[in-house]
Amino acid sequence: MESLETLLALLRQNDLKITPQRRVILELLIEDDSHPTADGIYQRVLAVMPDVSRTTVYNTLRELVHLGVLAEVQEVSGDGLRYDTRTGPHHHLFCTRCHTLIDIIRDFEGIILSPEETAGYRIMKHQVTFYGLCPECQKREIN
Amino acid sequence: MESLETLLALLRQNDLKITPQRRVILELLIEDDSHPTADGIYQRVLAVMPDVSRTTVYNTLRELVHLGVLAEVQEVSGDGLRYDTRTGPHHHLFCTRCHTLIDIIRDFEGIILSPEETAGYRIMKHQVTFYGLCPECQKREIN
DNA sequence: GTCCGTGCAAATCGTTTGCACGGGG
DNA sequence: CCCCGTGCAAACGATTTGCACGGAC
Repeated sequence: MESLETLLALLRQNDLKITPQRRVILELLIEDDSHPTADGIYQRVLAVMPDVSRTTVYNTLRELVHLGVLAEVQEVSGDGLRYDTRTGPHHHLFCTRCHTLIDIIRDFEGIILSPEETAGYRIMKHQVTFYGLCPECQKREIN
Repeated sequence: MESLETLLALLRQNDLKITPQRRVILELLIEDDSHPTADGIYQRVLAVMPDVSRTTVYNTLRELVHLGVLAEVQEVSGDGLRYDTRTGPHHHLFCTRCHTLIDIIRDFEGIILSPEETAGYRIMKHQVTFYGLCPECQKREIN
């Protein structure tokens, strides 16, 4: 994710006020590539700023998505909204047991649909998700 | 999806009772490749059998997943659980505007991670999701 | 001084759970 | 006749909404 200064500048450019809450949220996100959930981010903001409200965190996250510096993770459900600080095209590797999600930065060749296959859709992007077990969960697997 | 007879036999094999509710749910699913949500299926069962309870539909769907004749769609969130009558490996094409989801049955070559990229994960499967606009939503797009 | 952003509370949405009755085997 | 499956109602977790006060600009 970009630097704090870049992000703050972006807020100013878009007439968004720079509040202490937003500053904390941005600082936490900058170092976070764990694809946290909205509520997970809220919990971590809480630790630094015990009086924040959930609403503020949720609002800010939605605004950051609008600004294009955060992306919603679409491919895995079940834990609530997850956010991705990497907004460019990339792929994901997901542990089906502990729900850890890591980035795969490679570009795969040949993932292109023929005109018949697209069924008239205008394709904007594609994403590959690999499902598996992370090393820790493999150890825990005894069944 | 399999035929009704096959599915009923499968229920019997697993000591699951064949109730009128389950029969209706199966009949609806057999002809459905629209990746419906749990609640959408419930609504359609309601139309045929106005006294079904949501609980029954949700329970049955979960059991069908256990039996392996239904799969949960993982790649798109936001509408609640969606189910897929196609349980084998395949890919998806998703309209980001109206959330229609259609199947891509092709196998793509070369979607394999190097040992370094897998980060120790044991990969079980992968799935490609294409995001775009369906023909209808392209027409509606004026912005 | 103006609004935008915040925090609280309540509402909402989809899903799950507890429990007692009734029908399928 | 036993017990699984059902239906109801309540619980639940994550997210959204309405609203009034307070602080960023």
